[in-house]
This record gives sequence, C-alpha cells and structure tokens, in this order.
Amino acid sequence: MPSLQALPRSFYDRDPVIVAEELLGMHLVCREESLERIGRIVEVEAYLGPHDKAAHSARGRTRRTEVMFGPPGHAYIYVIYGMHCCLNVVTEKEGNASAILIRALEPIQNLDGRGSGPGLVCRSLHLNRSWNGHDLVSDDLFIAEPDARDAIRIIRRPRIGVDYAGSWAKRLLRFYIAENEWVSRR
DNA sequence: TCATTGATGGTCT
DNA sequence: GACCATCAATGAG
Repeated sequence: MPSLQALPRSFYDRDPVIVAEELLGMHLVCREESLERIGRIVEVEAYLGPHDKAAHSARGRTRRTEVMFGPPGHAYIYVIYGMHCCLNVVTEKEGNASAILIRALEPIQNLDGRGSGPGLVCRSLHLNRSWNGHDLVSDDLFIAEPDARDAIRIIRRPRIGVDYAGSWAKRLLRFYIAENEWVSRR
C-alpha cells in the first residue's frame, strides 16, 4: 500500500485558478473509524473572493463564511437547499476569502454511491457540517498526489448555478477533466 | 432529451 | 420570509 502524503499548506496558498487546475486528478482522502475513503477529483470551480459576485464571501465576513476568510488549506462545508452539503477548499492567505468547490469525484476506494455532483461528493465521503473548518494538512481529511497521475486534458467552462452574478457568471472558472464520465453536466 | 417539481434547512435582511 | 454553488423522480414530446 503506498503511503499517501497530504499536500502541504503552501499548495493552497496560491492563486485559486492555479490550485483549481492542479487539484484535477488529485486524490481526496477521508479516514474515519479505520475506514479510508478515496475519490479522484475530476471537477472543480474556483471562487475568487469578495470581489467575485458569485462567491459566498462577496457578502462579507459572516458566521457562515468565516472559514473562507481564514488561512488556506482548510475545508469550508456548507448546507445548500436544506439537504446537501458542499465541500470547498480555502485558498490564498487569510483574508483573501477565495476557495475551490469540489464538484465531482471518481470513486477510487470505499465511496458510497456516486460522487458526481457537489452534493454527492459530501454524501459519498460521509462529510457533514461538523467537518467545517477542518484542517486539510492532517491525516484524516486531506488531498494527496497519487503515485501515478495520468496526463489529463482540462476543459474550462462557466460556473453552474450562479446566473445572478452578472458578468462573473460568464467567467471560465469551472474546470473538469475532458471525457471523464464522473463529471456532472457535461 | 428536456422541463418541472418536491424534499428540505441554514443564513441573511 | 426570500434565497440558494442541489438531486432524483416524474411526465411530456
């Protein structure tokens, strides 16, 4: 069994667009009660910060968005439409409030059901709001570079479900792996 | 294949 | 009380 090494905090402390593209193909690992769940990240969206009208942090620092404003390398998990959780990764220095939404996973190990769609990412990993703010530079929830990373082709598209954000809705901030069957809404 | 809708809750005004 | 970074099931074409 190869030992999976959590990516260092410096990985997250960079331009969110760069982090988003490099996250594609990485392995997301969640260990709970000796069960290890692993999914390959195949689809992400970048949210750039308070100036990005589509980002939660655009409405200022609140109880809900507190984690986004914090230091990089932490998990921002929120509930949407009452029944779904979405997993984000905080990027850049404390105060920038940028983050990457993990939209889809390709099952590698112990995933429950499909990992396709931002709500199902959390469901398949058994993540809930108690993980909000969790440090990803840890050994129970983290992202690691797999031993063999296939060459991938990245597709850039506008983000989903953010039509209210004016010109920001048109920006190509959604990234996914070309021709991957686990990507949502191809 | 596309459009509609129900389930469901936290956050902000 | 309105608004959502949703999903699955349904029914019409």
